[in-house]
Amino acid sequence: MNTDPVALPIASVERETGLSKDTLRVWERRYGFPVPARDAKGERLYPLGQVRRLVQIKRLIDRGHRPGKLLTLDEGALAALDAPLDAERPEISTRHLDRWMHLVKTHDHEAMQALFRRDLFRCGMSRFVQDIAAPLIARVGDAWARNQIGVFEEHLFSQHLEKLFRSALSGLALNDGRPRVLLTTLSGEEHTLGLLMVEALLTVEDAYPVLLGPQTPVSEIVRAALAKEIDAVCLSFSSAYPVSLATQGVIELRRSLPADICIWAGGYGVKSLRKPPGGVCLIPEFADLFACLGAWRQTRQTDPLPRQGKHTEDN
Amino acid sequence: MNTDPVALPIASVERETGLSKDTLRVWERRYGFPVPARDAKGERLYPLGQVRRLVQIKRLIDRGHRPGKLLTLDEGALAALDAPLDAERPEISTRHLDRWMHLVKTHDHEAMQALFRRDLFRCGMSRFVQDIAAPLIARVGDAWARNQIGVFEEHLFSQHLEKLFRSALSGLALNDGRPRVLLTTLSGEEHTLGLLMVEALLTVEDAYPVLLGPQTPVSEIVRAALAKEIDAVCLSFSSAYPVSLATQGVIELRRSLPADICIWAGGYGVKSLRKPPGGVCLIPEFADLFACLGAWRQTRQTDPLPRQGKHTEDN
DNA sequence: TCAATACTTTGTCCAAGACAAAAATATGAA
DNA sequence: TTCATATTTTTGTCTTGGACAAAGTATTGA
Repeated sequence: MNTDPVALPIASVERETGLSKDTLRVWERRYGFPVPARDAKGERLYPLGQVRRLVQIKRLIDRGHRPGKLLTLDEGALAALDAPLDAERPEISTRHLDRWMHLVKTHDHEAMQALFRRDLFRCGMSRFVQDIAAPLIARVGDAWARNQIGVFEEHLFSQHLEKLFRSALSGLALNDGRPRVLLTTLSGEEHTLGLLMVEALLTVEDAYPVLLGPQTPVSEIVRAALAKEIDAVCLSFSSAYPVSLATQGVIELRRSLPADICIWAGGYGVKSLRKPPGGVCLIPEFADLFACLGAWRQTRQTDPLPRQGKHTEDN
Repeated sequence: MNTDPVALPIASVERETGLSKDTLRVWERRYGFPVPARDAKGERLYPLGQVRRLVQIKRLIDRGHRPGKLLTLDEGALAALDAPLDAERPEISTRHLDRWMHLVKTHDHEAMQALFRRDLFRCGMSRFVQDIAAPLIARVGDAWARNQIGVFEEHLFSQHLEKLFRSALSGLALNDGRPRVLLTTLSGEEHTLGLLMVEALLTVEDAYPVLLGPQTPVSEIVRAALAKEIDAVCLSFSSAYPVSLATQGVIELRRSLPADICIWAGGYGVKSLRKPPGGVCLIPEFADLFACLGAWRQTRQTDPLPRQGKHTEDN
């Protein structure tokens, strides 16, 4: 009686791919792909194959390709574009990540937990996040998108990673460092793992993170920032979050927030953004977080004049 | 200084209120509210006042009111609906809880964290959950529904409670106890705190909780239960979760799950259920969890034959 | 090489109609 | 009464094709 869905309605495809319903419909009209089947009601039903291809296309768009090109390509040409990235991606210990993926697929949570601890103590929080946790999350997300693992395996993995970070954090005393950074996501973005990783990094870097949890409306972020005397607001966007919503939300936040409070926007969701909205720092990789942190400390801890200013600002 | 936006485009309103663009447009067409202004392009611009009212309406809908009624009401009648939730709540040991609520309202998270720890060590996990955490969550939820506190205060409170439970749990070794209980919620139910509290209680009671996180589809719950050799599946329902969805989901789960795996359904969301669907235990209060646990152990811990008497070796 | 211009691509918005799932209400039986 | 079933209303999501501006690309001129 198990109902394996062979095709998804448009709302599900929107969620799975991060492409808006409008975009899906206009692509069909303009480029002739995707061409979903229709149910009795005349509504679109996207076969899983097309959904997978859409995910692949979305990934390529985020990497800088243009939709008009991609959508006219056939299966093979698409795969050809997908491959060369693998070569350039720094293959940090693929072997080790493979071992991890095996544990995820076999949902062996005891072994997972043990390996988490071992890896964390072996390479330290900062390297653990950048070299293991972040790429692993990406791979698990990928595997899920390709239907190689189920919801259950993904959930179990997330929960154990979350457990690890939280227990690591509970062992760290929080001293009154600077900057004070508010961590949250905009409404609609549910993923908390990114925030937890940032919290961990900030803690070991002697900053003062304030974790607000996911899905805070802009107006409430502003209230929180003022009440807790925040220096910077850090937002996290997963790859599924619509880019347009992200940029619009960030711009709105920038408008509503005092100019002396920085905005840092991170996560896979901002990788596709070429140029940041004015007054916002992009953090596509965790390494960039350290850059932001350093920049903030330099401008605030020394005098307020910007060092590398091109213009002679004081006349 | 910075131009305070006096009106928001439809995408922003979707993000802030959680109402889809389609819904916003169809409400305007059907009920005559909201009536946004238009920009030069003819696109909707929602004044902040209307956005606030939409947020209020959404909250009332989540509480069970119907859109058709709410949208024809004026300002005053709407506010009147926001108040009268008072009478029905039992007021337990209010003095201490009042102190708590004060911390929540002043969002003093350092003091919150400290008081959490103190209370937990003073009265032990089991009493802490039943006498402090659970009623406090109810009161905070209430206060939020009545607009006495904002999203920001509610988020901060939840995060710190979660942090507390997770750090307490990370200190407890998990031994191979029985029953093995799978903890999760059905799709649509996002709240994790209930699961964490159950995890804490089960751990101190020498059971073996497997936390799967929120929003698992029924079919995946079944997969997980079989793979992890689960004895009981425990679901949590917050008060916001529609009762009909809850019963339907539970019934479906009961159908798909082997008969020897128990189903325990807990949380505020099941309090209104008079009679449980066949083969399902209801846990409206945390105290009932202990009853379920005891019952399971009595039937299973002796040998597989349904023998009522205790073993002689104990006496 | 760089900046300003003109052209192309692309995502979002709009309108009004349609329909089924959910909720409320009515009806009948134990 | 209380429960189960049928009927009506409510309500959110999906449909179509057209329009438009912002972002991206190509072209031009210094």
